[in-house]
Amino acid sequence: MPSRRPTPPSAASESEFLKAYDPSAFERPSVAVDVVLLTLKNDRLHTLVIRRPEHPFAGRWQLPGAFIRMEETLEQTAARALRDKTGLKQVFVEQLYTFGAVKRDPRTRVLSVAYLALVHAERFASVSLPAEDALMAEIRVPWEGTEGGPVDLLDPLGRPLATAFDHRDIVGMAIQRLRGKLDYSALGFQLLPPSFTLFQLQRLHEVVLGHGVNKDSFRRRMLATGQLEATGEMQEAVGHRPAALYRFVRESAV
Amino acid sequence: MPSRRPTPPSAASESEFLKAYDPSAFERPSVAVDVVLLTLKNDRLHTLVIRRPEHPFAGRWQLPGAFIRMEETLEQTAARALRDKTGLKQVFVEQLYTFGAVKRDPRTRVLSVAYLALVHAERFASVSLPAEDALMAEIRVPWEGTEGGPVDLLDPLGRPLATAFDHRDIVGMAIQRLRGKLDYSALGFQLLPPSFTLFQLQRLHEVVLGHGVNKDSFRRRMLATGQLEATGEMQEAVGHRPAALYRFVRESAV
DNA sequence: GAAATAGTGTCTTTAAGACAGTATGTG
DNA sequence: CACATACTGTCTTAAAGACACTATTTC
Repeated sequence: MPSRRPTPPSAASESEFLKAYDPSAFERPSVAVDVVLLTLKNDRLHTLVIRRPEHPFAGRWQLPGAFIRMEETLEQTAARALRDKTGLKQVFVEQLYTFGAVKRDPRTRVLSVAYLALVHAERFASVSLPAEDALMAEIRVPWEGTEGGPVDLLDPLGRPLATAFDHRDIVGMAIQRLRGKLDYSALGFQLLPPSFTLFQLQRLHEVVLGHGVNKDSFRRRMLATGQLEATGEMQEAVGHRPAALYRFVRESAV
Repeated sequence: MPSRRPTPPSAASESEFLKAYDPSAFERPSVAVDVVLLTLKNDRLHTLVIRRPEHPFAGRWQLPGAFIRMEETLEQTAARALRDKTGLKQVFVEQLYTFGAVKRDPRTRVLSVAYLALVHAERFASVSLPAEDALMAEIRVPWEGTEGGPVDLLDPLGRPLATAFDHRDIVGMAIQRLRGKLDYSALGFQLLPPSFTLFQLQRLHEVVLGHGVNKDSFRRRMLATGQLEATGEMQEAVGHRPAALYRFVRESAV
């Protein structure tokens, strides 16, 4: 398709020209929404990937995604992509970053607005994935803290997966965001079932952050946030002293 | 322009259909990059706005922006928009958020990938803006902390400006980001000249955060970061004891 | 010397880390 | 009763806040 972008009369007047110009007359990029669906499984972070059936990157693995429709918001596109691949509805999603490298898709210019989605393991267990076409890939993070960068995705046997497009960078951005916001936001609770023990919460933090945390101060700090409320229930049949169960409650206003 | 998006044969097979479909066959949104150019003036945060000459929102004020070109990255579009409006080059920019409400532009579907840009006042002073068409609007933030939400933009006489599109939300997102990252990143130094006093740095933090900070611990904390290096110079002719000048240096690796 | 901010030293308060010791389930 | 983790209490250490006091410059 030839470019329909006209050449402005001069560089100096270009900004005036652009302001006056109807945006629909410019050649437009395609816009996709790609979703990093994270969950915790066997004390490891996993993300949903789909096998591409076709060129480009045929046979390689990509994040679930969809092209944006003219009548839906970006969040709705993200929700639709998730619903189509997993059947899940009402999943927590948050916008991550928009990837705009010129050649990131070899076919044509495609921007990707990436979203982070979080579900807890019990909820994800109800999803039946098409056996050959989709899997939960384990995430291996080759950097520390919130340094950022691409991550590795592993199949259930621990072998690296061949991935499509810049999707290893997108998952890397998801980990960077999750690590950065874990301490001061309620993001992490989305990865736990509705009721959980303090130790499960601590293990979640350790898995996400990639290092151990001090048990005593972690418990003190979490209980001091006012975000936790004892359910009154206890663990059962756990082979040791059972822990109290808590639920997450949004901080009450002053 | 009629929609070119074909109706898939059934909802169940839609995801298969989308995967196989060439993205260039879908109707595409327009994509603009809008830039929040922040600077510090008279101990207040200001952002560059441009008067719209035409419908929609004729006469109202908008952020500098440009439609993305097929051969340039998002960062390049942001840099071009800044260059066209101000002549500034080599400005620090960081992606903020992508705004995708369906009706945010009444003409057609336009996504806006918003960027945050930071320059220090001395540098911005060299810019000559077209008197009637552009101004630095003072930002008034009606919320605390990193709560977020739209902000108010004021003209030089302190009167509220009528703004276009969702640009008050975009500037709000810029403030939220700046407040959130000020403490643990080097973002703030972009708003100061190459050499500055600890008091100027403190004042910057207070202006951005919207509240006073403890002088003693602020000085201790800043000097302990290893990000500051004494230039050996002092302030001159300041009507009181002159302070030592520092420059920002990136933390050296361990 | 008055005004104004720079800079130092030290005490108090608070949060984090360390660690000892007791508690209570399952097998 | 052995084991494993839950939970409490207290001491130590590090950071933040408070505050008194001294230091320099311009006017």
